[in-house]
Amino acid sequence: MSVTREKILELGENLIRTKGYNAFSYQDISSELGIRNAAIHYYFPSKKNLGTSIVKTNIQRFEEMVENMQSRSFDEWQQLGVFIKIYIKSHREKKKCVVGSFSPDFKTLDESTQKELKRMVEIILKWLAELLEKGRSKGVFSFADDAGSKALVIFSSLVASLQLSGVLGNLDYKSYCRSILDDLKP
Amino acid sequence: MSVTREKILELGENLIRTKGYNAFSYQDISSELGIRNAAIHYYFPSKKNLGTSIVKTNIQRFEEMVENMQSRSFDEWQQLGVFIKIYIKSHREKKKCVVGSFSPDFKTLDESTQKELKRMVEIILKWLAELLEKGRSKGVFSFADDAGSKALVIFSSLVASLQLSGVLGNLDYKSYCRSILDDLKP
DNA sequence: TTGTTTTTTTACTTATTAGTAAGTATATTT
DNA sequence: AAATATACTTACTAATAAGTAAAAAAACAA
Repeated sequence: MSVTREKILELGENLIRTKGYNAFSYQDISSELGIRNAAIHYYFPSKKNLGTSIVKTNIQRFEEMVENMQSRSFDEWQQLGVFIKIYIKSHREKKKCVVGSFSPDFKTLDESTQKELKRMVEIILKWLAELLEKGRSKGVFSFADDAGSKALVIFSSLVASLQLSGVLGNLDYKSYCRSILDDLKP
Repeated sequence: MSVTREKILELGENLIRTKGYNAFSYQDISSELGIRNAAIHYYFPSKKNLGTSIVKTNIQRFEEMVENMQSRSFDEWQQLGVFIKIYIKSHREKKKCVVGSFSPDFKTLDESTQKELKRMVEIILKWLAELLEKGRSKGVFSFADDAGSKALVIFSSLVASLQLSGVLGNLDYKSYCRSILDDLKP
């Protein structure tokens, strides 16, 4: 794949995860990459194409991560740890996660981006719920609700905490994540 | 206060809570209210003034709600119930909460709006943490962490769940809230 | 080298945005 | 009734947005 195309995707993702979908423009990308505005339109005819591609890329990235963990037979705590590290990294880099960046603007997204974003959330929640359920049946996790609800609570917490962290400034994010994990200990 | 001014504030808040701060324009308001664009500038010289006013209004609303609950000596479960009803109502109306609408766009907000939004989050978290702590000392709540962390987890969950609900479409929000509350039962 | 495809720029259009200056109508006060 | 403040409208500016068509440049293949 083209290097320029990949740079656009990477920069676009970073812009969305810092400024938000409706606050970034092709100008932001072109000026940073030292190319002309129309060059971006060559790879992504419209902004919605770029948005959809960024979400698709992230779905793929997530699925590869899960595959990798399963092929290396990570246990439940390890898998949850790897997942939470995504958010710790995002926090360190002062970025929101992809879901937390696109979701608030959902109504303003075009149909295909909406569809992919929904798919992404469903894939993550399904994986997390199954992980929690398996962990509970093994006795390594403990929680009261059904796994689906618990997955939603944990995922919501992670998504919004990155947003709130941007507002509050100083937030002990690691201990916040630890408290989410502690809650699952038997 | 002027009726038009109040209508602008109300419509502005609704637009922000559905489309997001960077996706709504003065046009959206003026066309809906049947007035001219410049009339909005008369009350709110710039968009940032409107943004700041909307956050300030909501801080006041929250503080009045807390005062009211305390003067009527609501117990801890009742207070938490009233708070969560705000989110159930938002979900029913297919809106995000004010914090969840402004926070993702934090970096693109002007200084005064940022300041007020930070103040709002701090006020809510302080109130929630104190409520949780008081409830635990009375033995009506039960949780492991310190009250501040627990308040952040609960608040994050509520904020993000409204965003995710917009993405997923069908979400049993009431039972989701119930699972948050159940988690606090001794 | 010539032809062809890929990549990128130039130069533009159209639409929308926030914002302003100056004027007008409607109340309110003196 | 005259003066004045309030609540707007008209008519505009300047900036930025997404997007397009056509030409130029670069890379590649015959």
